[in-house]
Amino acid sequence: MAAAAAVSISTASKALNDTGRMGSETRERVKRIAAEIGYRPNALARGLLSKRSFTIGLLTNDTYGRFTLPVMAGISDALVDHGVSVFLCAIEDDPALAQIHVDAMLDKQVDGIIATGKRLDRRLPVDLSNLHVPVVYAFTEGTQNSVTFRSDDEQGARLAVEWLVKIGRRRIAHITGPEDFFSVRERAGAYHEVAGHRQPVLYGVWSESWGHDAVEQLWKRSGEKPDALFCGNDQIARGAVDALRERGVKVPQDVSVIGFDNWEIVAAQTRPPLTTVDMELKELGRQAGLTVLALAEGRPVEPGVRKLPCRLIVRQSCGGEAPQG
Amino acid sequence: MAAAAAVSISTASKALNDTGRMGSETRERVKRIAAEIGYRPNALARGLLSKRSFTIGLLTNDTYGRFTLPVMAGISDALVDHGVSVFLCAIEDDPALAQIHVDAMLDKQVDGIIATGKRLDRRLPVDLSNLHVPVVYAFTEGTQNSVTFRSDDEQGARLAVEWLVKIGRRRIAHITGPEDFFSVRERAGAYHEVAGHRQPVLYGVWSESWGHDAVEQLWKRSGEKPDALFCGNDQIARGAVDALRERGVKVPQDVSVIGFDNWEIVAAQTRPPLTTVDMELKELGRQAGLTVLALAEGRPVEPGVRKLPCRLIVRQSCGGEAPQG
DNA sequence: GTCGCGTGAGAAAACCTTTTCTCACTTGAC
DNA sequence: GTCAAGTGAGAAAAGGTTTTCTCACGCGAC
Repeated sequence: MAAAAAVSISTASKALNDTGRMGSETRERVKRIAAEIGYRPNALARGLLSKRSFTIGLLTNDTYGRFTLPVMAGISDALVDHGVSVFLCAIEDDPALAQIHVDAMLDKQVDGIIATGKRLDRRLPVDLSNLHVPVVYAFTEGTQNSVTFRSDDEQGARLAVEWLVKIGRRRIAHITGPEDFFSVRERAGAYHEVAGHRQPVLYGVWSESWGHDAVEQLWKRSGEKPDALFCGNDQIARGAVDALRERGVKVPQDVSVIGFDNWEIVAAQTRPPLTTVDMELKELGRQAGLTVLALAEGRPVEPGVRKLPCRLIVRQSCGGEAPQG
Repeated sequence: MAAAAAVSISTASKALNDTGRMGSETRERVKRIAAEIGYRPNALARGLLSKRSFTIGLLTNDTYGRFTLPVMAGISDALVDHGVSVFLCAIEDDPALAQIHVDAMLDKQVDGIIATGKRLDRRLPVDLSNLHVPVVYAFTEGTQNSVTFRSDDEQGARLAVEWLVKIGRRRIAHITGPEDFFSVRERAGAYHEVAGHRQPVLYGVWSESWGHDAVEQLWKRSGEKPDALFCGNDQIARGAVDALRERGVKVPQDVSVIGFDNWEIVAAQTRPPLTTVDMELKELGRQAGLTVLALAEGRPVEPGVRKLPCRLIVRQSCGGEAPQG
């Protein structure tokens, strides 16, 4: 302990924390010596007393990290300068494993828990509703009276379709994922509102091959072909672009293609690189982090669902200009 | 505290830990009551005394999680039933941020640190050599006398090229990443040994477009074309497959293509799905986790570099049979 | 009947901080 | 010169657990 090195005992604490009464000379001397010997207080001991461990748990159900990593980056970013560290626990859809991780986190006195998933309309396979620590949900369904952060898929879809309209496209088709996903229905709804209710929606799965197949289906139909495709994610968009190229249809000259997710490794590697909708997951993580911190500190937080706006990322798969913004 | 609920004070501790002397009746009663009230000991208090926090830190420099996530999964998998939780700290190549995270971890009395990167021949931008906690390196360059886990790229490359030879390919080209990567040179060396020293190696970057371009280069050359491509990663392989398809060259009938990494989202979505080399990163993580735990518990661990064997994942981009294994 | 030993269970210290309380000493005022 | 107020710094408690030590009691043996 620094006390021994310097002179006194608990005076050191007061010196280092700028609390208590003492001579400024003593205070400075203690601080200097502490710095010299590289003294760092034991966070365990501190946490034991203060009931704050400066630790939170991130529970995730997303194996590939498609959503977790950006969210995690945002959380970490927001909390690192508050001295908070993050336990990452991947639960792989296993309720028993989830419970083990939750118990371990609680044992370690986390100040709060952030639960993330890979879809908005599914709960994690573990009940977090009656914990004695605050829980914030991000990109997964929360419980009554909880705080939940999610992307505004409706606004994101609107952004995409409006962009297609703005650059002059009129026959816009929507190739998307399974209809039982809430976000799929939300995006499809917004799409219909902007593009018109008679425009076709093709529901399928979240894969490139589905994007490929869907284009086959569309182009086999009689009548006018679409001049734009709004795809439910970047993988579908990529499959669609590939199918179009194979058919000799030029992207973006003949058909504009727009994706969703801005998953860089897919969107940026597609030829041409995909214009797409970014869900701002890092910002979502940041806000979730700050919120769980606020709750941990007892500050009041309005419960409810917070929808964060999406952002359009313009690359080359649509043609058109970069947006004015 | 359970003590109050039951009867005694520190007797509870002995009962729950099966230590000390006491009547078996008392012991059972305390255990039963503890279970009833859902008592769980405070890990902070326990850690304060035992000098073991049952917590380790994972320091990563890999933004996209390509390597970190599987490694993390392995670590977590190995340590969860030892009651150890993992702090994930992404340092984004920023030395200052790295230092902050390391300090935070040390303050929180982590039992050890695992450092991971995205290439074998680079160090993390922070010095971990003189910490008072054990450090294990995984997929990044370690320090003198440290324990480092890495994949055996030479063996992996050999696996790939031998497979191509086995299925009858003779004119095997190697399209790979930048030559300054140690693993690139290692793989190229193994490739030359198996395929022959006059076979061409094309060094480039880790992108699909490079794979695409490289095929263009190869097919523009005069003389016989390759009948197989050994690619430095799955992205390059995917670009190569795309380029071949555009040229009307059939994969795998005319040309076998093999990748490296087994990055599912790339390898499995390619048409045809890629045969590739898996670096067994999860196993690597598991071993790193167990090793840091052993070091934390004072068990002796031989320092040095441990190369873990890669595994061939046979899909459809090469033709041939599934391996006998 | 007394001594000793074994057994069950509680008391106390330790882990490292922070915070509150107390005490001694100085200084200023009357 | 005495008293009050103020100032600097150490003592002590608290936080929850584990571990070691101590104590009281009962029983068997002489």
